[in-house]
Amino acid sequence: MDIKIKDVAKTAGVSVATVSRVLNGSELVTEKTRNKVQNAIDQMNYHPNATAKYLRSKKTMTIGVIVSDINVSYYAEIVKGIENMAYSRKYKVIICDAQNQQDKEVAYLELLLNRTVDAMILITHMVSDEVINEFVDNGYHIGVIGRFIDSPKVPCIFTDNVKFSKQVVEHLIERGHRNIAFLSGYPDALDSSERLEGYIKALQEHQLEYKPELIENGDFNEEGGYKAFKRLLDKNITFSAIYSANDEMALGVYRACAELGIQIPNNIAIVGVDNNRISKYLNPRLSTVNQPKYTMGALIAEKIIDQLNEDEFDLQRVFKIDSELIIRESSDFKI
Amino acid sequence: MDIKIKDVAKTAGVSVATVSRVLNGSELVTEKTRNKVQNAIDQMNYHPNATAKYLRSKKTMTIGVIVSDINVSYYAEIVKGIENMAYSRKYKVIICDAQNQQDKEVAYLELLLNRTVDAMILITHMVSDEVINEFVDNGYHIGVIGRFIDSPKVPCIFTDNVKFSKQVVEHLIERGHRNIAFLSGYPDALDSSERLEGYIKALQEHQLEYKPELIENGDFNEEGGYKAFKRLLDKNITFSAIYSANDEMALGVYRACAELGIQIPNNIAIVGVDNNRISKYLNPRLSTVNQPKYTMGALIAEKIIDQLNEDEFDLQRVFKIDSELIIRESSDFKI
DNA sequence: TTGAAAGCGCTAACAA
DNA sequence: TTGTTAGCGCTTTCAA
Repeated sequence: MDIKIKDVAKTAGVSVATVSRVLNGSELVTEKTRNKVQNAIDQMNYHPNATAKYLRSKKTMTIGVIVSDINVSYYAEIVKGIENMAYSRKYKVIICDAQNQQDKEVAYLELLLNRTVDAMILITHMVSDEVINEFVDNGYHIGVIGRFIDSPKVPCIFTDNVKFSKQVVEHLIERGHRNIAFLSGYPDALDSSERLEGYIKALQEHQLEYKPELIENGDFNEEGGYKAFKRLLDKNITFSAIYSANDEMALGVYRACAELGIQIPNNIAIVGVDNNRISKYLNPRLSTVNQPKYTMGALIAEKIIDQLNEDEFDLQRVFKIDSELIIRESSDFKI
Repeated sequence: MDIKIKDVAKTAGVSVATVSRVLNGSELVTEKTRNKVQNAIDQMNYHPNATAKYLRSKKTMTIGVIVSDINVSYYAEIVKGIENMAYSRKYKVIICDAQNQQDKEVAYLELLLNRTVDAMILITHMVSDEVINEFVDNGYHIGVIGRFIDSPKVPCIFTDNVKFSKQVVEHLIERGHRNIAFLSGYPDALDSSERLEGYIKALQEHQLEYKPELIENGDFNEEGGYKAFKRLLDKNITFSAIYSANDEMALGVYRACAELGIQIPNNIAIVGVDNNRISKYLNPRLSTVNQPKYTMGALIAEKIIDQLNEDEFDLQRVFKIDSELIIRESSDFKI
């Protein structure tokens, strides 16, 4: 296993430069030489040392991805998209699970500075726009999902939260609901504030009063949704529908309803966001908003790899992805 | 950003060796020199090039993890455990999503050969024991989860599938069930065959007939569970309980039952495996077997990192982890 | 078309 | 305690 390019060169009776050319598919090698070299490589079971290659070529063929929690389906699906595109382009993916801790997010950005990765993709919200811009201004490559960065060099992919949130709420209004609660996620996430914005807009356009007491934060997870729903009930206010900012929190509401004997959708309608794999297996099946997570991941990976290779003929860097409201039984009931 | 150790040395008025010593926390540097160097580092905003370090030190501080599908909670949770332990030991994790394709699994093993990773953790079943042994014999570091490799150098972590499967089936027998169906996963996965083995053993010990027609394969996912259950029904055979080899397939059964008006647990009892985050949010809450996935991930990462650093005073390499049957409403009903 | 040789940025053996 | 220097294994000019 300690055989190196020099050994191959010796066995093949050529120079290391020629072996290197064969390894990298250079045109300037005769068929005959190539065969000679290839035979030596095969016979000696030679594997080029990637680290040495990286040092010399100043590329690591590696992309880092910072997520809040890889065990959340939304992130996992995006990572799958990134990983697949990267694989097809010979890139590796380092996964950085920041666990919602800002210091871990910042620490992972260090991988950019010390050249462990060629680029970093952020699907998190803790690192500020300023920090991202500073990195980019210093020549580092960063791509983001779920936010917009006002810099000409940062590929951005995000969905129109306001638009689909309005659709969700309008769908509920159309089904006869007048008091619609909203379960929000991490307070500092753009996804939370924009979804709230869409919710409020829809109410306004339909001359419905916006009642802040109908808003609760559920931290984007099942337990948070469960508790947020209970807090809503404790307030003793009227509401007949819930717009949950993701499917996980909606599942928490399902549980609470099951325990309390509340019927979905007859007693309460509910709509989630993300179209998680499980959403259509719930009973009743959960209405939700489909986000093309895998595609978003693949797209951002493609853009950032293109950028690394300066295939800059394709100038588009900002992608607003359309989401689709999927109406299932959990909200398809006219009151 | 192109500042290197030489530049720092010049600014600090010392040699590169001294800077290197400061960077790596060597003892043999006076307080005064250290400060001088540290000031230069801070002032110049110097970040050591990791690639160069890796080449020279023959370590990449990176571990690869091959999973079947990162969007399956079981794998994601294990990866989280690995990632966290790795992070605390300054290691990075490269994620390899093999998508159940053998060629991709094999391709990822290449990362060991070309020294992109220091070690590889396998949570998949496609790579044969022989291949693993060959790698290990050649000095590469491999750890596995969910299987046992008969080699003194491979850390292995697995649960006692037979034991807990017997417990599951005995629990169902105790609740009065005599005809218990079994939903299996990937046919070539050890988890599938061993869980079947435990199922059969329990039947035998209780003098119940083993009926092969009660076995169906559901590929470890929701859709597979849904279809497998329907195939069981189509056979027009009697059964009052289902042991599903994981929670995802159980969710598929839940769906089918909802559509057909079959009551859980009154008409049919069901037990899953994995204790996925969602299992206790389902209605009824799903009985399942808890596997300490996060801990298993952290443990394998610890063992493999210890091995890389030859802290071989701790010789234990094989860990059979105990699983715990969690009885919830989906099976807690005496017929 | 091929080869010689410089050098990527760092660590560590050895010398002082 | 600090400095000098030889590589780590590869790619890539430049020359032949």
